[in-house]
Order: sequence, then structure tokens, then C-alpha cells
Amino acid sequence: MPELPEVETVLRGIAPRMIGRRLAEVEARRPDLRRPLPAGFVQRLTGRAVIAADRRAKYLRLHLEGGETLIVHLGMSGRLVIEDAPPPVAFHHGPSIAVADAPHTHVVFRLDDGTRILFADPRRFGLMDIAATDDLDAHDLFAHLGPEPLGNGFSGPYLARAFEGRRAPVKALLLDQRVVVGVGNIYASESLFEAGIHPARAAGTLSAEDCDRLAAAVRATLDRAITAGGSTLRDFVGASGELGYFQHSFRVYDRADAPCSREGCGGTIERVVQSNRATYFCSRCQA
DNA sequence: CTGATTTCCTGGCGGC
DNA sequence: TGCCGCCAGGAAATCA
Repeated sequence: MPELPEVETVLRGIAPRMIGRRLAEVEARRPDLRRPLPAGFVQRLTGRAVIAADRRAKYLRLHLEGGETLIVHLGMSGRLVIEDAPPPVAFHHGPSIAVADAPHTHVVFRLDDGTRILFADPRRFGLMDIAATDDLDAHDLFAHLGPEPLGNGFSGPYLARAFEGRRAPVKALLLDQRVVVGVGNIYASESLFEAGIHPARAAGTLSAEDCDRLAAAVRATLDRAITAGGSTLRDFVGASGELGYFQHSFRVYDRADAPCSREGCGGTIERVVQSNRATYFCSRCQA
């Protein structure tokens, strides 16, 4: 479920806590997530300082001293839990109370200030990898990705080119990370609703104007979600923060049979399945 | 090449 | 109450 806005929010949550800090201890509680952890995972990370952090598509990247980058993907159920350092002994009264780690915690980083960052992922669709920082674009995970939807490479004309001659439903192509990254099942439905485009339209039949509206809608939808994520961050980070899921209100996603939210529409949100994925839309608003 | 389908994994929930 | 089956979904693999 983490799509670009959620991953961006997680990045903004962990970056100030991790940049400039050293990974004092790294614990891998199992050898694999969706795929095996890279060879020497613990040894290659332990003792390294985090010098920068960014996001590409739905991947978090922690750039480490020594020229390597830790790549983290949350899959659909992955979370990062920030756990503050325990208080100094002088302020500690009574017996310590052991608090269990979040369920399904697979990897734990302890920073040199005592903060712990827990990676928990029940469904284990997440992944971690380590790659040379100076050649990340060539890495398998990044080499075939399309443009960032919030960057300069994404626009109506770009979409028009990408859609040209394609007969697949436009919704399917929005989910294709080679076309544009970061859009998942939720924001694909939301963006198409905002643009007034039917999800089943063959992508190649979209006009230039359709593509302009869709590009703008994708951008606006993701921007709004990032803004919402930012306010969520302010609410709960600072204490113990659990990053990965957020409560958003969606206009069509998971609202089957609910009235369309567009003023004066009076239609009903429909749910259909496209290539085994639920799609939500309003047939009055989207043609 | 394109597009559709399957696979991975586990918690949660509907239905009986 | 209990259990079975299905659904959720990112991305890659596989199939037609």
C-alpha cells in the first residue's frame, strides 16, 4: 500500500533521525524478505555513517560513507518504526519494562545515539539491497524505471508519447513503473477520477488534452497526499513513530457503491477488476 | 514486443 | 464458534 506519497513521508520521517548518525548495530532476523538480503548485509552496514537519504520511485535510499547505498522497499505492508533511545539511567525509576518489538520485525538498525529503526513487514513483499552509490541509476532496480511524476520529465506530452499505440487500459499503464514511477493501485484510481478519464480506456486513444489533464491529475493527487502525510508526520513523529501507513481519505478508492463526491454528479462509485486489481471510478464523471 | 495472468506472503474478514 | 477461502497489493516472472 505504500505508494510514492507514503514512501516520501517515510523518507522525511527517517532522514532527520538517520543522516549524520552511524549504524552502530545491524540485526537481520531472517536471511530474506521478498528476496535474499545481499551478501554480507550486516557486516557491510555495521559502523557506517548515513551521509544522505533520498527516494527513487518507491525505493528509499540511504547513502553511506564508504560509497555504498542501502536500498529499502516497503513492499505493500512494510513499515519503519522509529524507537527513541531509552532514557538515561539517572532518570529511570523502578524496574525497566521490556516492550516487545513490533510484530514481524525482520531488520533492526541501532544508531549511535541509541535510536532504533525497526523494519517490520508482515507480508514480506519488501526488499533490501546494497549497491555502489556512484552507479545507482544502472542498478537493476532503477535501470528500467520511468520518470518521477513530480519531476520535470513527466508531462502531458510525455504521457502521450508513452501511450502512443498502446491498447492496454490506461489504468494498467499508470501502474507500469516503466511508464511512470510511484503510482500504485490507489492513486491510479484517484488520478483517473480527478482527470475524468475512464480507467478502461485504451491508453492510445487518449487525446493530447486527456494526457495533459491526466499528468496534472497524477501530480496533484500525489502532491496532496504528500502534504497530508506531512501533517501526519508532525502528529506522531517525535515520540515513537511508525512509518508506512497513513489514513487518507480517498475520493473513489475503496468506496464502491458510495455516492460520487463531485458536486451535482449524483452517480455511484463502481468497482471493477482490471488484470486482477480492483479499480474504482464514477461512470458519470469518467469517459 | 504487447498485454494478460500468476506468483510471492500473511493478516483480516465474509460466509457458512 | 470455528474454519475455509478469498482478498489486499508491488513488482517480477511467465504465458499467450
